[in-house]
Amino acid sequence: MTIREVADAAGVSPAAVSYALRGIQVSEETQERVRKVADELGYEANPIARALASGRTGMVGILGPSLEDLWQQRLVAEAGRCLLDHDRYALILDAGGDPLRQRALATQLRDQQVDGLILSPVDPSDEFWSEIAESLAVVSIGDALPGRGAAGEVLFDNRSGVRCALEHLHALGHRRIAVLRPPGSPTNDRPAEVYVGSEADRLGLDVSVVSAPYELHEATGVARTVLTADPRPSAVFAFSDSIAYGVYAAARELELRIPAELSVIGYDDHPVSMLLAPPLTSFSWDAERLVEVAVGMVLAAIDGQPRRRRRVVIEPVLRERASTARRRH
Amino acid sequence: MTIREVADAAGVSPAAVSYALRGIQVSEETQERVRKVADELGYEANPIARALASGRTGMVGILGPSLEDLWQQRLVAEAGRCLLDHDRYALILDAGGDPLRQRALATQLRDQQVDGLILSPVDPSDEFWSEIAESLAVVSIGDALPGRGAAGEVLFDNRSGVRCALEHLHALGHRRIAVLRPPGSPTNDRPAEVYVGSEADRLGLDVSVVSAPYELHEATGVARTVLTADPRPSAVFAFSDSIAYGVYAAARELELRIPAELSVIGYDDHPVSMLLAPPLTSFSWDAERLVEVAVGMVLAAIDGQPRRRRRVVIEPVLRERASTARRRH
DNA sequence: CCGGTTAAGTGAAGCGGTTAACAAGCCGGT
DNA sequence: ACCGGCTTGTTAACCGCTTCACTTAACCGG
Repeated sequence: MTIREVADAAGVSPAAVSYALRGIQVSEETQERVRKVADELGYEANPIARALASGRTGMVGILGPSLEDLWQQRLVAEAGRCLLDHDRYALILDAGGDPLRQRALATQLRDQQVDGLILSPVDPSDEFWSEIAESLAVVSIGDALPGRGAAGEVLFDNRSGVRCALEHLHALGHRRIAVLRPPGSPTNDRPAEVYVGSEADRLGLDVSVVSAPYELHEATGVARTVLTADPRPSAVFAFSDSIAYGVYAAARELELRIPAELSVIGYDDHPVSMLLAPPLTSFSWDAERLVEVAVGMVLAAIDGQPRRRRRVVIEPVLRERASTARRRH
Repeated sequence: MTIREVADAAGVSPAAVSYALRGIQVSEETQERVRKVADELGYEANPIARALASGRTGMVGILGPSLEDLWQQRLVAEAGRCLLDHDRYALILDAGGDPLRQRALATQLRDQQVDGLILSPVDPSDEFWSEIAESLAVVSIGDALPGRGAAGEVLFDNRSGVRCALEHLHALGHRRIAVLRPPGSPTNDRPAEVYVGSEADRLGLDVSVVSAPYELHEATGVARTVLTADPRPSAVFAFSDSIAYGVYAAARELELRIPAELSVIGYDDHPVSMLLAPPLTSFSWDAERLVEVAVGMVLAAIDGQPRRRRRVVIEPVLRERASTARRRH
């Protein structure tokens, strides 16, 4: 079923069909007639041919650092659905935590496939990303993109999250705290290293920052090491709920009771976090809104609409549950 | 950067470049020379043009019933990564639990986009799927596909899972059991309706089957209803861990202690299930192997290789943890 | 030395759309 | 009657790659 057959059936030229189906150039009545014929014939434009001719594929790439993370899985699933609602497909890739791979995949996507790109946090000092953003509609989720090319940014106020978490633990009497952050490029550590450092100084806390992978078993391993250190931290702040789950697993192995002997705070507030024993204290974002905003931004940029707000900052909300408690001697 | 420029630079025809880069038709030395030139120029074939000309996109669709389910999220993430390892992209869609939508999406994918399709269980009585399987490399995960066209099937031995779950509960003294199954088309209920029915008869159990969505809050609602029925079931078998989580949430609300007052068995054994309070008894599948097998089957079918084994049955393994216990009066 | 087979490479016609350039028809204005 | 401009529709040149049909040259046994 090609455009030519429709054209013959409708008694017009292929070009007219092309125009008519997109509602431009030709008269209302021709549009109507062509549409009817196309319907009857069950014709639908071949997206591949369309992409080749027009240079637009209708696909949006979603490139996250690692789909091991439950929250990112959720975000991505949500984004896929949201894009589908707008008649676009999501091409979902993940870099498996490797920044180089992330760059390579982004290049592939740009050069040849997608109209837009939704990125999870990338190394903000890497000029590469500003180039990507110049040549493509890029929306960044989490952190700002270097340069001025970004079509949009949905930022997490990590500074506020960090402050809030540490203040919370401080108020509960904790002084020795371990922070587990996801792996990433060394320069992408602002929240973990800088915010944490300055807040710790301000509050007079003894904080150590350790990198931990998202994957449950590996995270458990790291947590085990952290929790068997001497002296042992009385509280752990994990920069992702997935990592916090690893802390739970390690605590169970070591027979450390949460929160009596160990306080834990997560980050992201995945739905199942409230079901753990004890329910995990975590920071919650409005994930649906977040995704909608991000998707809206890419689509607007793809369609060349100027956007009023190119930057949205999302505030974390501390969901205080039962995994944190006053420190005991 | 087009094939023509490479051809000029290498002093051959565009056709020769096309052949050379795919390692066919032209001599070794020409291949080598062209490859070198292409590398220097940083050329990579445009997949869109290639797709249009060759009729193959290099993409594999993954179509699941609902990405609300954590386990499916995980499967899909895994499959995406696995495909990427084979230089193919995954186009991930979910039907949101609607069989009609699932058909519509499958049609779209087939007509115009993908070379292969990985499907989660579909209505096996629907001839539509056998047509799809005729015209495309389709691998079904979970249930068999109607017709003989499937390129592969990775089946879950649900019958054995159901039997094992009910026997386990029976042995613990439970007689009144609620089974929560995911929503689906009425004819896709074999495991839930048929297996459960016959096993229940055999064991002399009083079993009621209820449909429950994957989404945590909605599942909680259904579970609440089930758990406030009179008489109340002493055990629940949920056909997905995600749904079991809803049971946990409802039990907590109703202050029913698990497993003292309520036994719960899940299905799929998601990694976090062992972290719940109490750790969830569930059925585990070898997810990585499952995905690898499925992906291998599509790729083989796409490349037209005859496959020895077109059907693999995966046995569930009961992971007995702390959410089931002997029934007390 | 010759017809026949094979290997290597070329040319050009697509794949199924989009879009720039252009033609035809119709209008009102001068 | 003529011209410019607007609307509607057509023609044909792509988009970048694949692949069929074909030419050319090398090779072979007899």
